[in-house]
Amino acid sequence: MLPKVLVAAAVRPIMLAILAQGESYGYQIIQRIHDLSDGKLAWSDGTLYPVLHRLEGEGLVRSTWRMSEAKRKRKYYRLTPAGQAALAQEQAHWFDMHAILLKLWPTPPHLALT
Amino acid sequence: MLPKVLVAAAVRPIMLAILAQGESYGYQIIQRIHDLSDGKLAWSDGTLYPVLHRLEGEGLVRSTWRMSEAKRKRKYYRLTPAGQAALAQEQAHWFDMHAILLKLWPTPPHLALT
DNA sequence: TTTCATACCTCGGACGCCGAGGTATCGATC
DNA sequence: GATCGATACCTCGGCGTCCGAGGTATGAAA
Repeated sequence: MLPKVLVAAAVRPIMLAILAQGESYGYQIIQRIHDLSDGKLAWSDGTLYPVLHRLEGEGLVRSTWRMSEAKRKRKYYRLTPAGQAALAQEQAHWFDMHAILLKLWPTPPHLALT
Repeated sequence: MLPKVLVAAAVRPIMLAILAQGESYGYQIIQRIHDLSDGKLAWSDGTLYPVLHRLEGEGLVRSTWRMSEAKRKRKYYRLTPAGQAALAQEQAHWFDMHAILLKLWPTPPHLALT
């Protein structure tokens, strides 16, 4: 289990990055993250929905209700231009921090996967 | 200014990594971090000391009072074996998350500095 | 009709940074 | 000898955040 603070730091960039690949909805996002991380990240919906609402409040994503083929109500989220910009910034911040950590860590070769 | 959550996520690994390079004390650690990050990280002592105390409470660092040449009281911290292990774990966690993010980000070459 | 998977939501506890505030000493300047 | 800035430590409280627990609703299958 990854530490909470680390998860907290990654929540926004991950969500924005997923939505940057195309619109999606809550339940699907949770599964995408689970698969993508080989189970290392298993977010509950109680984690996800507040984040989505916050992002929407900031104007970084926009949502629309639609129906699935199975006649289920789904709220689809997609990135706004502001969200695109925010993603780029989150990325830059992450790489900044990563660079700082690499300076401090005499990286063992087996961990040096870019 | 880097986001608070990202800073929060990096606080422990950075502190442990700095102390892994040799013992140090609060004020010096703040300056080391400032220099190391080219000013991107400017922690106040109100941030630092509680973290140090927590690490000590967990047995990851040990402290001893000593005098500087200028006759000032300083509390020197150094890593315990448990702290070494904790650092390795923090490192592993960070790289786990980094790998997940890289999967999501079609990395622009200019950001791909390992 | 019960169960399971899908699909959304909210609340409250717990945790952790960090600004603001406090104490104390040294060296230099006025 | 008084004031100032740098050094050096500390604590408290507000704020933001995850996330477990709780709630509602529908479709399909057993």
